[in-house]
Parts: sequence; C-alpha cells; structure tokens
Amino acid sequence: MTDSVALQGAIHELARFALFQGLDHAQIAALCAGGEVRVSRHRDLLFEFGGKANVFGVVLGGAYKLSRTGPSGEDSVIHFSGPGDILAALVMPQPQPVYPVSARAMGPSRVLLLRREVYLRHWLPNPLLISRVQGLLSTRMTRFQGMKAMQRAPLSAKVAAFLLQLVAEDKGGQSLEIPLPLTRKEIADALGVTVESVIRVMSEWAKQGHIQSSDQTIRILHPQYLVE
Amino acid sequence: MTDSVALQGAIHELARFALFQGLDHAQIAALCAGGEVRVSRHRDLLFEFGGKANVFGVVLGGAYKLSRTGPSGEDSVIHFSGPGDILAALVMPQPQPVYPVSARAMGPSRVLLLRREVYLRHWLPNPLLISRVQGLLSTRMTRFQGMKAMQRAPLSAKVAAFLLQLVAEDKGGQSLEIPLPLTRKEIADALGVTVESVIRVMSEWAKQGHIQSSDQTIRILHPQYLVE
DNA sequence: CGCTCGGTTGATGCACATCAAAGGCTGTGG
DNA sequence: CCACAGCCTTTGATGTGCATCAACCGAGCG
Repeated sequence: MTDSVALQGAIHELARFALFQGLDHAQIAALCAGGEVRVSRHRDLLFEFGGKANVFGVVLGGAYKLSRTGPSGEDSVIHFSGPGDILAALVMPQPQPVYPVSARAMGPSRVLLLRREVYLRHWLPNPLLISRVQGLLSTRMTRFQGMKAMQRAPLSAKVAAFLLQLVAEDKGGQSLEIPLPLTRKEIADALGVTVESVIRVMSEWAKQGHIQSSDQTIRILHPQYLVE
Repeated sequence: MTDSVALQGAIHELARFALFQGLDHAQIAALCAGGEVRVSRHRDLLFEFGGKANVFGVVLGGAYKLSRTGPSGEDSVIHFSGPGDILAALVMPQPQPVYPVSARAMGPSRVLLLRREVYLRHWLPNPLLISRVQGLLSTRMTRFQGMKAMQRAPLSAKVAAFLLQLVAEDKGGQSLEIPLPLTRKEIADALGVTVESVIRVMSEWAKQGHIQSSDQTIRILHPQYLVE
C-alpha cells in the first residue's frame, strides 16, 4: 500500500476533468500509478527550463505560469496552465527529455506529478487519452498562433485579444471574469512588452468603464471592436 | 487494387524519414491506407485556415509554408515544413476539426495526404508512431517558444536567431546553407516585422561578408555573438 | 515589351521603450 | 508595534527602433 491518501483524493478530482471523461476510476488509477500530489505556494518553482524531465504533471488547482527567460534577462510567459491542464507531457517521449520551460505557481496551487515511465507505459498506448492530450496541445498551439498573428497590431489590440482569450472558455453573459490572479507585469511578459505600456492601456479602459480590477479583472463591456 | 503507383513509391520514401524508423513496409503501408500523393507548384494552396480538416499530410519533398492572416490584412508565417514533417495531425482527434493555419507550397513540392479516419484508426493506437509525432510537435513548439523569448530583443538578434534555427538540423562545418527558397518577405512575415527592416539588417551583413545570398542563403561566419 | 515580383535605399514620423520617481500593500523581523 | 524590504501600480518626460511611404532597379515571363 504505497498510495497516499492525497493520491486517492486526486484520482477523484481528475475524474471531473475533460481529459479523463469516459474513463472509469480503475483506469484512472492505473494512469496515476506512483503519482505524487505537490502543493505549491505563490511563486514556488515546480520545474526549471533545461532541467532533466523525469516527471510530468496534471494541474489540480490554482495555476502555473510557464515561462522562459530571454537573452536580455527578463522572462517571457509562454502559457498559463489552470486545473485540468497538463504540463511537460509533450517532451516525455524523447530519449533524454529536458523541460522546455520553467513552471512557477501563481498563488497556492496543487499539481499531480507522474513519472515519465507512466507516460510511456500507460498514457501513450491509450488512444482515447492521447487524443485528449493532443486536443489540449492543439488549443494551446492555436492560441499561440493567434497571438503571433497579432504581432503587427497595436498594443491595445494585443492586450484586448489576450484578455478575451483567457475568458474564452467561460462563456457567460455580459460581465466576464478572468480566472487567474494576473498582475500587469505578467500580462506584459506574456505579450512581450513593458509593464508601463500595459498599464497605460488598461488604466485608460478602466477610466472608461470597460474593465474593472480588484486583484481579478472583470470585463464589463465587449470591446471586441478593439480586436478588429 | 486501388493503390496508385505514386502511393507505392511514396511508401518507400516515407521509410527514410525518422518518423517511420523501426516500422516495416507492411506497417507503413497500413498507415498510408487510401493515401494520395499531391504535387504542388509554387504558391499552390494545400489547405486553408478555417477549412474543414478531412485530411492530414506528410511532406515528401519541397516545403510548405504554414501561415495565418492577421487582422490588418497581411499574413504571418507560423512554420516552414520540410520533408518528413507532418501537417495538421494535431487537430485530427477533434470531433469537427478545422485547419488552424493555411498551407502553401514554396516551390515545387509533394505531400502525401491521408484521411482523418486513418489517423484515428491507425496512427493514434500506435504508441511508437505517436511518440514520434509528439517529438515533431515538441521541436516545433520549442522553436516557437524560442522565438517568443526573443520578442524584446533587437531586430538583428531576431533575424540571426531565426536563420540559425533553420540550419540547426544540418550540423555541417563552417558554411551553413538554408534548405529553403526563402524570400526576405517570408522572413519578415515569420518574425512579424516589415520587409524593409529585414533587408536593412541582412544587406548590412552581406556587406560585411557574414552571409551570402543567391536564391538561397549561405552563412559564412558564425555571428552567434549576435544572439547574445 | 509591358508585367509582376523580389530586392534596395532614403526620408519622415510615431508607438513604444526607457528612465525616473512616488505611493500603496504585504510580509518579516527586531 | 514599528521599520524595512519587496512587489505591484501609477504617472510623467525623453528618446529611439522600426514602420511607413515613396521611389527605383533588375530579372523573369507571357
């Protein structure tokens, strides 16, 4: 009996995620063999760019920020991973995998860490699961490409597109809320611009009542005209 | 006997790619069931962003440019796919897949097109093949992230990093050659900048003897100091 | 021979970076 | 309880890298 209580609980949580829909608890348990639940505090490092990738992860709660540090010191955010998202799965099949990004917790978070062999032995041979994994990667990649297509657009359009992307999953009626404790700096790092520029754009919108901030950001109007 | 002669030939070509290493011809033939070899001329459209994704592809020869058109008209290049690369595989598992980019031939090119069901029925259940597919996606994603990390760097560094990335697979000694018929405009679109800016940077290097162009680009010195 | 396409160069201007300074908030240790 | 150190946010002044606009040239091509 090596399974911890935390792992048992995690299996029940996993069953709620789209990733594991259609799999029964026995199957999920097999996919989590040897798993360990890691609890992170704000800004804790989960793994580091270039480090030997022995484990991959499934986010249980909170969020993790995936980033790389550029040549001029400051770092650029690649992706924000919330509950149900997978981390570092793509590099697992490689013979000597290293993490392609650094992962850091944003606020208190929890992640289920699984050994590389589990991916090779149990995840890869499961077509249903793999199609779900590729689905997650596909949306991540599509989002990436969407931002790249906006590179030439003015900054305000980039910020608008970025914020709308984050609330895209929540459909909701009028007032949308971003499910992450985002700072202006993180938005800036995600867009490859400076904090000051982001602040100038956003505080202008706040003045006009388009958005409202109080540790979270709530959108009030639908300035999708900004995207166009 | 529905297999065309072209398909039979394509199977032998595929066997050379890293994607299919370790698979025998019978297995490869099964993975290519119902495949069709498509021959493209320069700038021919293979598939279009947003179109219904019934087929995916494996590039046999030449190259294809994957791009999206931004909000302000002009388009941004996401990726260049050479021989052995796969196209649109990631979206195949989705219920109603659409192409996430447009694909256009760069010079005369050939691609093996396969139906979506073949991916679902034969590719997904093959762990070895899937791990190779994820490897290709992983390098594509890593390259993407590398460019994103350089967003804040000066233009010259971006161009240098981009060119070095393209020759990264060819190891070679001193003078490296880019295996694509790249125009300055395509470089500019890939970097999200204007043609003129790219030209100013590159013709400066040409003057200093760092590079040499004649429909292809050949690197002579190693300005990796530019990356730093 | 007119056409399009790729490359090149120069002049001008703007959007954003950079630098500087200050205030609020949180946690931490004396 | 206070002092201090980070972190986040904000605002203003100044500068600059690159976009934009406008030409021109050479080569391939029907």
